[in-house]
Amino acid sequence: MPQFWKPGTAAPGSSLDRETESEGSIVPSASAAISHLSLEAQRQRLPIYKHREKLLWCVEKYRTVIVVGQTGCGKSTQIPQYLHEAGWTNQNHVVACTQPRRVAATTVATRVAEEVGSVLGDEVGYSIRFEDLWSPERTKIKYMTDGMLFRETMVDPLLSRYSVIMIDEAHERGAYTDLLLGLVKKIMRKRPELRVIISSATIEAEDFMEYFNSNADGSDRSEDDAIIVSLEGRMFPVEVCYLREPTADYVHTAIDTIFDIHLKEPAGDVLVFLTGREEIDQALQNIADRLQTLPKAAPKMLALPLYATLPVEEQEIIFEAPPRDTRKVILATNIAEASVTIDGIKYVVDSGFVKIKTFNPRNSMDVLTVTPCSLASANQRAGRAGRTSAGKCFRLYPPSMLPTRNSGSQMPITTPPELTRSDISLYILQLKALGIDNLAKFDFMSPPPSDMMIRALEFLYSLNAIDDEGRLTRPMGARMAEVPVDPMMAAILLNSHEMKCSEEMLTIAAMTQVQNVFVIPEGGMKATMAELERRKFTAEEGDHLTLLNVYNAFVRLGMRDKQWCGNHRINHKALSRAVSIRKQLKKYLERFGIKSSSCEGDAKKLRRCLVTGYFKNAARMMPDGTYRSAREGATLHVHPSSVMFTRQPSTGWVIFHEVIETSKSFMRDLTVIEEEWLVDLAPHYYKFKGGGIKKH
DNA sequence: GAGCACTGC
Repeated sequence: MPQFWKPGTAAPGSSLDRETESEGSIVPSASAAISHLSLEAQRQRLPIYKHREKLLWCVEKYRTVIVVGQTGCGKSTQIPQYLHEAGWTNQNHVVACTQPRRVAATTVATRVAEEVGSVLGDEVGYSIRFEDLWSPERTKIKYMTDGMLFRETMVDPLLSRYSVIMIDEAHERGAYTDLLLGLVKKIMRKRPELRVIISSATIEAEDFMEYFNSNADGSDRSEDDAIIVSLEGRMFPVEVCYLREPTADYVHTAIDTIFDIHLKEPAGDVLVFLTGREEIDQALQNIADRLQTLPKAAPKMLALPLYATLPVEEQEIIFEAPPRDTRKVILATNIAEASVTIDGIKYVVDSGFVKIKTFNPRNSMDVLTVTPCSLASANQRAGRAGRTSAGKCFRLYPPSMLPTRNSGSQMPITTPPELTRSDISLYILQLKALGIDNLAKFDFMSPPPSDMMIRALEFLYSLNAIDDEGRLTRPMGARMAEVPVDPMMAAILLNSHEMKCSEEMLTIAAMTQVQNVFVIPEGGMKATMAELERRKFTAEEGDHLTLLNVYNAFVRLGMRDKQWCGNHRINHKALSRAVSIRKQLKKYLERFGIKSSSCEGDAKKLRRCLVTGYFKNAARMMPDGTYRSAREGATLHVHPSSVMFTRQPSTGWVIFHEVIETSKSFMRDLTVIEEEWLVDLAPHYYKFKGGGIKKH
């Protein structure tokens, strides 16, 4: 059985790890006990209420207020209301509050509308992609995804409608959060009256403080612009234990720990953080085997998986109460760290690892690797044990793994921001559309590495989105920045008019934006059946045309018939989303004055049109069945989810949407093309040389 | 021959 270090008996390590124990003082959970009170009384009972005056004073005096407080302390719901009550919404001004996720924006808005006593969409509204529920005349508090507010700057560069902008969950450092931070800081120079509130977790607060108190060139601002306000947490204490010795197999140790908790600790549900679906399924299997060996009288356990690709119905099972006298054990990916909150968790088992995607600009490949999670993550995970009562967190590593300020450790203090580890071409294009041509001067909180910047610019140039001086081309580049899809697909859509296939391409573009078109169950007979269903839609030409077939069949037969979707293993939710996306994209094309056209079943037009955007992603099949990229000569493999996994391209050549490197480099979403098309449609990128094509 | 962490416009 794993040996854990009991903290408090001896100092386990650096001063940093003390933060893990200061999750908050003992303040009873607000929601459970006081639901019989009026909404107003409930608001005044919230721990944050006693900070109301202080908060308002700070917003009055400082231009940036960094608010630190536990998730659930009422920051997101209360602060915009305080500002509204204090008059920040006078003179037609609006208080904006951004969220990194759609569900958060809508649920918080719904709650606040209720507290304000307004119909949702009236005084309190929200704006997320495909859903606008607010009134230009009456809405005073507007919740929105950070991506939506970023987009708004394309129409209103100074965001002049807003008196206060609150950026919630800023510590997560999503791409659009970072872009907004940079823009908002820029806007503040032109609008001294604008107030910005950043909501952050403890560890990251200083970084925001530093950022807002300095100029882009590194010099300090003349006055103190930013202040940190700490709100009292209402979390219960979480006791953190560490492994005495590192483990070579954290899945195995996690299972040992689960059984230790199950047999020795008082009642309470367990949340286990692992890194992926495969690991979770394997662990579930092992747990089931081990439960068989327990004596009949042993307490009962119900182990459940939780990851994003799990069908929604199966995800919802975790919220149900388990049978009597049964301990619920949830094995989750990082989805349970911020996106999904489960109440009643008393024990957290933290593997200390996370699967993270990073972009390699040298070969344009995304790499998905298991790495140690950050201390910030570890703290967030531990906090999940203290939401409804005091809890315990078992970290499957020794305290010596924790980072210290001076020594380099495997574990970073914070997770690298998304902008520093992604393909940034889309974001660069959008910044250019905002008139930010000199990206070196843009005040990124964490500037993307220069090789990523260079690659993105080269790529945008090859798509004819920017000219050789780095300026946005018109109308092409400007339109590409506006369409809400990645630059390659944007180029394809805009070229589809000329290639006479815009109707079909709208569908293909929409379908490539949704994940999990097919519901493929885990292994065995069911998976084989699902595979057979998918073959009914398979197009010889590859995945893009297969997606087109699926969409057309769905619109004809499945849209109002969930049974049909079930029978064909098609994800109804995903397809419905594709219908929305297609509608939205069509509106853009109409606005650009692009007339609709159809290729009338001529698949060659479609495949050629795809080459106009995907030309960079071309590969040739080798005799051994693997592929070589035209660009770098890298060895690539067909992802098993592709229809090309079981067939060979008649021409020997394919283009693909993306490569992701896991155990191998896998191409996803493939279409068979002719080699000549590359030179024909992307002459600036390829030319004939000797027997075959070469990249310029 | 065999597989994707999580968001967002």
